[in-house]
Amino acid sequence: MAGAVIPRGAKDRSSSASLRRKPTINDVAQMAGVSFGTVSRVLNDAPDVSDATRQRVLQVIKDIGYRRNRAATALVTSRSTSIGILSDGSPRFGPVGTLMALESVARKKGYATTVISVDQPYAESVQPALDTLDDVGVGGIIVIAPVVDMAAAVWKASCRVPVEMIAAGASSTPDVFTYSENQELGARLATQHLIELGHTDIAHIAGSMDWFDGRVRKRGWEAALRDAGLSPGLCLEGDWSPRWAFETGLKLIREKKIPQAIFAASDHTALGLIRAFAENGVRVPDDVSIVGFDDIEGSDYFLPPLTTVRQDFTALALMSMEVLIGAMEGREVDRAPTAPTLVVRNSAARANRLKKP
Amino acid sequence: MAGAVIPRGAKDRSSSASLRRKPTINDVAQMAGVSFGTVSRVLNDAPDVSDATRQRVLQVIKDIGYRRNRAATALVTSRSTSIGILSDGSPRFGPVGTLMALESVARKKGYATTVISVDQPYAESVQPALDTLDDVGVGGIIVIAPVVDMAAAVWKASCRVPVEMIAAGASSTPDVFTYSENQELGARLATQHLIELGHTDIAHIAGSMDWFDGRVRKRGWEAALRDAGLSPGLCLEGDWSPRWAFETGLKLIREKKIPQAIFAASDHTALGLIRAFAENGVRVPDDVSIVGFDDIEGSDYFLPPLTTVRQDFTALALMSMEVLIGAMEGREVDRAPTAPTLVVRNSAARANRLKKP
DNA sequence: GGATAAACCGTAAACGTTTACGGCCAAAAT
DNA sequence: ATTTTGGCCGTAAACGTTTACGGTTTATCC
Repeated sequence: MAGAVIPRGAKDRSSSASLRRKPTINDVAQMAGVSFGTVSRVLNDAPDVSDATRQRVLQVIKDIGYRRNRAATALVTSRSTSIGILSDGSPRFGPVGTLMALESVARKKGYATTVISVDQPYAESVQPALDTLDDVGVGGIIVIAPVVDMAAAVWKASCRVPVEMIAAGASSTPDVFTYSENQELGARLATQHLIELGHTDIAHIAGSMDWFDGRVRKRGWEAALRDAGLSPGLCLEGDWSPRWAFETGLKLIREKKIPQAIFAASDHTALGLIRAFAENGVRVPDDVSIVGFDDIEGSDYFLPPLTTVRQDFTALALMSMEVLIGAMEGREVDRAPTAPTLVVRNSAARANRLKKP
Repeated sequence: MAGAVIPRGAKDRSSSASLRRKPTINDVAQMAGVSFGTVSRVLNDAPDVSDATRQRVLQVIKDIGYRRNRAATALVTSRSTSIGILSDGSPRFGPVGTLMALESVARKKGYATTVISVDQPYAESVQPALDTLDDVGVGGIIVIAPVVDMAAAVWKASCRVPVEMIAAGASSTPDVFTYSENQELGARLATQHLIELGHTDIAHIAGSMDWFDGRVRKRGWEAALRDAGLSPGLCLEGDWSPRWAFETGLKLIREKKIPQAIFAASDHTALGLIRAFAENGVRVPDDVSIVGFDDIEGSDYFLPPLTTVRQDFTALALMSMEVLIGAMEGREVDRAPTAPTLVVRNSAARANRLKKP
């Protein structure tokens, strides 16, 4: 069954067909009996207009439903009231989460967001994307750069408007300010939790080292172990997918290298691991403790419910928006990175002293 | 540790400080030794310009990195090369999936997308959002309206530019064309699969009836049952969350009303159900068969891997973009709804005749 | 060889704003 | 009574394009 074809135009604002054209500043001026200059002044609430006329103009504006034409404004001021977001196309948890949060806080601050995502190879795709964003009139750009190749392309690119990058653990350059959640801390939290549970043989089933997130989570795991005087355990680097984690779990079982505890780089990784273990009779958390990272929806209903680390995307978005808007207005803003929190559930248990002699 | 404050301006295009201003059509004209009119013609590849000068102009454009000022173009043509997306703020699987897909195909078609999301109460938030999108200069708007209140607000609203809605199973009005994936078919597929497996007692643990998706999936389940001559089984309506599904599962167990098979309205719903069952010794799929809907990432690594229904967001986005762009250009486009597919894994098994006497 | 057409190109006006400047008028100061 | 001040407001120019129109050339035809 095909969708019905209905002839349709744009929805009309005025029920009468008369006033199709959008009202302009001149229409307002005429109806209020002032010049367009005065209208412009009240729009930008500039001084030099008496309260009486101001009220009158405001009233007319409301009556006829006047709205400022942003293209015209942008043309003459070359200022903008929208901000651009450049993202990679990946539908992964972190990037999507920050994207949504970013849109939300931008809206609350009165900015529209136009988003563009780029594909590999980034070296070729990011400069044009930045340009498009510029063309479209954004006042500043936030790029969500989870993978390091993308960040490299951003560093190399040029752009007229301020650019800020969200990239875990990457450092700022004079050109592009970089901001992120303190994921290394998150990884430490996860690992420390395992340590406090009495584990000493703590492996890391890592994410991709092509991602900042992968690198920095691994670094946190290492640091926590080092700080506790423990020798680093097994570390296998993957691609975030449950599938890879599943196969890795199988391999661990086959080679009888199952560690006491595992810090998984993401909840999806943990999921694959858990299935591999469950299907082969190794129990979580009785035989092996696992903690994940992300707190994806449903991770509290895994079998067992997953102990994991939650990032605060809203806070992250808020902070980075503030520094970007600051940069757009020529201010300098100083912000501390936001901190993730550990959420304890049932996938990690106290070490069983009897298990490993 | 606070983020370092680095004084920074916009990244500069020209290494020399001389040419900060963006080049205009006049600059190009001058360097190419033609008038700006000619440059405009080659930009819009209009006729009436010789190949020789065309090449020359093109070369200059490339050399000095000229890019058209969209604000100016929009101002005079009142046409636009960006499209607006209105979404609800919910980070749920369906809306986010279509959002990402929409952005991707828009980009490939040469449109930038500016997205705005709205919160409840929709009656108050959608008209302003539509207006903002209009102000910002979009040529058309696609609204992702999973919940019916939002769709109602859209129907009530007015807008100068064409509006298209993605809402499962809702029908078009003269003003707003509505398009969607055929989710009812998806639900039928899921239910039929259970029927073919020999089940006759098939319940539906539904989503929210405030959502089109919830309604239409339920309708598909009913229809499949009816077509097979089976009496409708138990139907419990929830809110998509694993938590609610978990508690519902517990209740089923407590009241000893566990059905032979369950069509769960979403994978997250299935997840909650599975945990409730697993923790109480009822085995999936041995004791109860479950099929989900969505094919979220990781559902192939649930315990057991979930049989579910996958939507084709990319096809959906492609189709709906084509009808929107058609409407923007005054054409009428006819499109068939896209069809979801069943993906069979291990959570539904053949009915066990011996179990229920 | 002149007229006509075709091909190419320049010019002016317009799009809806903002901004700098200047003018008018009442009130205050001289 | 004249000048000064300051509050309020109008005007013109500019932002970077597109589009309609008109003007040159050059080629084509009789």
